[in-house]
Amino acid sequence: MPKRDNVEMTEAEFLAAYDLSDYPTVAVTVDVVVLSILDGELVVLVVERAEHPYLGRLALPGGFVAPDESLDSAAVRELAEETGVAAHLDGDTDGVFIEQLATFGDPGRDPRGRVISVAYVAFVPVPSRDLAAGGDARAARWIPLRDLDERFAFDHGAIVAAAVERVRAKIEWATVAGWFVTEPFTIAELRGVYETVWGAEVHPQNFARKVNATEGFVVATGETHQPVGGGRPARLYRRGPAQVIEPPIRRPAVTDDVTAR
Amino acid sequence: MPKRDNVEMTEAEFLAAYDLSDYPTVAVTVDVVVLSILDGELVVLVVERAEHPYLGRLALPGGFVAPDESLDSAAVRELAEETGVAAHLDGDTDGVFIEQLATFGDPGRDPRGRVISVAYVAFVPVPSRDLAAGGDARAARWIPLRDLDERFAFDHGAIVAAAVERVRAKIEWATVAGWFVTEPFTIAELRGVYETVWGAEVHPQNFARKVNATEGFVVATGETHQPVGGGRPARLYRRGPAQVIEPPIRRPAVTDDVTAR
DNA sequence: GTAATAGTGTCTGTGAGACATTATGGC
DNA sequence: GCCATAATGTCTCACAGACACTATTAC
Repeated sequence: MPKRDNVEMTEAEFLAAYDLSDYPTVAVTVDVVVLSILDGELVVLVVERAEHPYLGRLALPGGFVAPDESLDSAAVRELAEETGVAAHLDGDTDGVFIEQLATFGDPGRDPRGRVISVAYVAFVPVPSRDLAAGGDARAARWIPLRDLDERFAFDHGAIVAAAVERVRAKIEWATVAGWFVTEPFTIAELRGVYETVWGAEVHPQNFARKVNATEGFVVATGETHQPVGGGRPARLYRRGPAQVIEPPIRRPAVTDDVTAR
Repeated sequence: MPKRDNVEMTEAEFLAAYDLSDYPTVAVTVDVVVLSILDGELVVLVVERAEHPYLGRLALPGGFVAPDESLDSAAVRELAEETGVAAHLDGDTDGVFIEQLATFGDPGRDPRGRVISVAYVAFVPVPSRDLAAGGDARAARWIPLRDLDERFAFDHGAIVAAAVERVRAKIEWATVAGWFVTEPFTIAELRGVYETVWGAEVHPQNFARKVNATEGFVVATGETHQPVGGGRPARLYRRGPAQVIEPPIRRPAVTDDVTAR
């Protein structure tokens, strides 16, 4: 414990004499909710636990924070280990999107003892099925959010629910929906992200007008893409530099459950 | 470390043999950004550090998380110790408002070693000056957000900045502005919260119309309050049950610095 | 009476919802 | 030709911004 008379020392002397391990310490993990869209459904990347506790149950990719790395770095590292995708923080134009979600630390959330989890949420483009193969040895796979049920280990079900609410709210005012699609993309594909995340239909013409009116949301490539089965060619776009949608795209009132399509 | 062959045990056997302390652990603190409004300015509750490190610098009230308490409980406890105010979580009709903000865990943010901080933000009513006297022995006081400068210990300046952005954004779509005023209050007082938090003028008539049109934002008491120096008596209100303002009250575009009035 | 503040009524402009129409391809 | 999809144009309605006007008090 710090001595009561530490005021009489210099700061250097204090630090030399200080032992932080006298304080209660806990294990800290970083868990990442990797969200994507596959076949018109919002999916989350999960691993099947190969060890106790919760052997055989689903869990979020994650792990303990190394002594010398920041929380953000740990999240990026875990994401890379599980998906093989290089991430950059908070809206870099490369890689994928990842940001801190919330911290979960109820005593008893982990039967092994006091472990608090700093949760992150990541948005990655429609996965080619072999994306998970780029990860580590654990069997990572995508599962749809509608059949989560009670199959999660720890409190990971609550963490996923918080991530879903985050993405549903955030695409209203931020341009992050672009991280769910591969470049180049059509306006219809981008609209599909909103429809899947919200579980509601979005008016096609009004959506296109809004996206094009938002400076820097998307940038036209000049190329077009031919819809399968005929139809007028659709213009192709890339993600633009804008971070904020002003005014926002309001989400229609939904009566869905939080895990519904 | 967990044994590689732990699959062969039962879960109970595994847990009995398990020692979490084999994993790297860190110290975890909870720091609370207590915001209020005093004399038309947004103020934050700070304590002056009486110990190394950062002796004499300003810091947020906070402390280590006890082994058996949740993060939320720790934040409520710290708030009560510093302000004497009993808090309830996330929009209870009693006490004050407090919610988790974000977690700060860069290595090197604390010279004593690896310490991560789970930050909370609380909104409390206009403090009577003796509020801090209800706190513990440390000299807690309110300081205006416009002269924060470099006087904060650790990374607490960044934590405060995040809290300010949280409140500026949150009063747009949530009814939390009511937690900054004492009941009963007038619409003009509630409008003053928005003006102070945003650092921008809000149109009085349009604001009153919007608040009254939002079911459950405020509830009229039937009483009135006489403005000093004359004027029509203002109706008095209490906080209503609604949590969300739908559609939101949009914040006017501001060019201010994040710490400006 | 005047000044000050609160509350009511109304016009207007922006922007989203809805839908008709045109454009461009496969078949 | 028909069908499917994308893009364009336009009408309407909700709602916020602005402002005129009325109401109630202190002085």
